[in-house]
Amino acid sequence: MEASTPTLCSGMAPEIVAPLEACSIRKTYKKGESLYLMGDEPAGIYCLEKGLVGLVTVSTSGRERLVRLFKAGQYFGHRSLFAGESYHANAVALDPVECRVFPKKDVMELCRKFPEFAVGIAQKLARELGRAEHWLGFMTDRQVSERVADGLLYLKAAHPEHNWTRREIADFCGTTTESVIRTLAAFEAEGLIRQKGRHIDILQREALLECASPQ
Amino acid sequence: MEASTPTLCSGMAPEIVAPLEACSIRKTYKKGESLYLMGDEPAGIYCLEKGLVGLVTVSTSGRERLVRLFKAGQYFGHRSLFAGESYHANAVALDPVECRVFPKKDVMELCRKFPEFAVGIAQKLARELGRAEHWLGFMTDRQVSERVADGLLYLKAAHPEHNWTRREIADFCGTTTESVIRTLAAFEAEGLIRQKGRHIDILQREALLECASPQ
DNA sequence: CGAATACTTGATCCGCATCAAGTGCCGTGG
DNA sequence: CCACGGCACTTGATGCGGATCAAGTATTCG
Repeated sequence: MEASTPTLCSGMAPEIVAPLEACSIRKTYKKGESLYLMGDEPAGIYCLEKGLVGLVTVSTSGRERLVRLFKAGQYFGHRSLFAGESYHANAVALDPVECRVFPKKDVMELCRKFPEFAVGIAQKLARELGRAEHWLGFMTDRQVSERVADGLLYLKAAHPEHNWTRREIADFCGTTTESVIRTLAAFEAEGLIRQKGRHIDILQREALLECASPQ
Repeated sequence: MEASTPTLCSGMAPEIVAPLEACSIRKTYKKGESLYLMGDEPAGIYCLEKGLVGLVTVSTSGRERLVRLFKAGQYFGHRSLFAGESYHANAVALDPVECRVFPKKDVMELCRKFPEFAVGIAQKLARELGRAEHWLGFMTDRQVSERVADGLLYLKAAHPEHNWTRREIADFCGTTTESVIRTLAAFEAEGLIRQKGRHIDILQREALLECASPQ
């Protein structure tokens, strides 16, 4: 369903990539650390080499929402850079992270020289916007159990290597850990999934999809 | 708060704009008509000359959600075009509409020739994504009354010329007409707004903002 | 002017957030 | 190595926000 996500320099000739790579800065973060915080000014584009990063919004009431996810081979921080805005969410390492930061001016230079690069960024933003607006409707239309079914399928499919905590699933689906636990317990009772500790196996994909959007 | 929105060809030299204008197609739509439907293949970019267009998602349960709005001077249809996807929402004329459609191939040609055009599209997508993700958190975190306060302020500020129906406000805020009516009645009782029929006046902007996000 | 649509008010009910009170699990440092 | 603190997980009880249904009035538009 989801198309392959391009890395920052996919499809670029080596003589273009090399100088850009040279001026990038390597960074590592421990699990739980923040790469940047809401309100910070964008420094450049982050290119993930290893680990998992979650974009988290925090409401005034303190509730956290997982709005976007990035894994190795994907880049982020591009939204604020291109919007000309400060970051609208925190970037948090959900697993230990290794990444490169490409400075803003070099990215913009790349755009000027290679229009297809700018078009690539636009494509990524466009797909992310589509997903966000889809969930925007989903959030208020559908029951918690439907959102959890859909969210679980998405999270497991897009990032199977990560052991998703109840808390993360709740933040992603716009609900609470308690509700996720009760919902997962119900799914298990129906034989749709199997959970032992932090490990969740999907046994009946079709049936879960049916839970996500019953007719 | 919202920066000025660029039209399709803002900042472009006349010799560039002229041929593009020439190959665009003028169209008009009556209030309530659809410009395109979810699932349709994108034909090009729509540039609004007059009226108001709403992007509406429809869930399987039949509920409608107003996810984005466009008025004269703004363009739309760019998301699907750049994502390389079919439309993910219906475009509906909320008021009588006059617009031009710029064919896909001409838009893409423009991107190749003028990188700053592609960057402009990326900027618009980036800002729309920011707004969408902000509301994504808002939807499940905040009470209906808070969403209505915030939504009303946004709708009136961004599109003051339009007389917003209770239904449209509900679709925008992710709730029902009944709840909007009750909320607006409460606001009026507190002297925050005045409503006579379809006309709503904001009397105390600051107090309404306070309703939208109490500490 | 008539039909469709928007608006309004009241009654009902239930999904799920919230609070409380635990039990495990894991890593860290004494 | 074990104790301990913190966090993830779990289960139960409670309350209420707001969706839903119903029924009627007011507007708007063709």
